[in-house]
Amino acid sequence: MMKETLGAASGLVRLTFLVQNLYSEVGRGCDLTVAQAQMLCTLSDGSLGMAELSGSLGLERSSLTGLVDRAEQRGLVVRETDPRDRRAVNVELTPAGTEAVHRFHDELTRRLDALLADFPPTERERFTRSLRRIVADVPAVFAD
Amino acid sequence: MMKETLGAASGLVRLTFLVQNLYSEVGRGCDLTVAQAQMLCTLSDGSLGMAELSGSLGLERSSLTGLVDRAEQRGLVVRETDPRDRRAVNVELTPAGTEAVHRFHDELTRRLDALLADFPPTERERFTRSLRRIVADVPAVFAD
DNA sequence: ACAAATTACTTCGTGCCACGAACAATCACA
DNA sequence: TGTGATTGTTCGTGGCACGAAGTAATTTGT
Repeated sequence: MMKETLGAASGLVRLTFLVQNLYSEVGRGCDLTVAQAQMLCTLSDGSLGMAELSGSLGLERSSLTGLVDRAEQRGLVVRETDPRDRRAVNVELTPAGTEAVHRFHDELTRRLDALLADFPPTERERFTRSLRRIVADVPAVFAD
Repeated sequence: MMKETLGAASGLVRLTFLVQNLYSEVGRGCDLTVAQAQMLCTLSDGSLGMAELSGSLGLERSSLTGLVDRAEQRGLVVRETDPRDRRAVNVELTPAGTEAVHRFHDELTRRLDALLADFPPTERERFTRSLRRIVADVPAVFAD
């Protein structure tokens, strides 16, 4: 009896597993956890308040507090209070954080592109276009 | 100035983010954590020893112990000692575990297939084929 | 046959991550 | 000037993952 062909759903799950592993492996190389890397990527477009940031990352605010605490202790980000609204806090990359996120981004991009390296240009282009279509309305967690 | 087109790497990251969220959302609906769901899916092909299981999931053995402990306490799996090798432990789904993983699998498949629902058949087929090609040598974490 | 190496799994300590409930400070506005 | 919403934090709980060290059973080498 022939082996069943892998369906779309299974393929998506395996791809996710694969990318997730890459993500955490590259993160480890930059001394970043997955959550930290995601946060830094989100911040690389510019500083954000805690509420915006938790929205982008899909986390509760209470979860974010500790994440920012640890990143701040490692010197990757700083909190700055907004003079306009003294409740609000802006989280911003430090130079070290910027450097880390660049290293992370470059290496990850390299490794991800390598996944498609064997594709003929037409197939790669088509695949990328389909990807874009699927994720059209997913918020950016990754600097583009 | 025109907005840059999303590259393949960014698309992969966003897709992963999206699928990961679906995964944990569906898991929550079945009262399963992501790690638990992954373990149960891996076991749905048949019982495995701790070593095999930690290999499939990409976890250290010491991490797996607790994962199995918690799943066992929830009645999802059982440990059975192998009479041939009294060091070895086989982890096996209980009926409740089997039921949970089926519900999870069905719902997740439904939600993932929905991502491609708008694709014309040709594009969907091509996309799936490309997926298969990328993940060809990734171990199954998901029953097929 | 028996000591040494190996294998299978667990325990322990550490740290990170995420949630929800409860709270303090500030702002908006009526 | 209050009242209600918003911003962010604290606290308690639980889960996840790692590595080092430990226990028990099997295998290997002589």
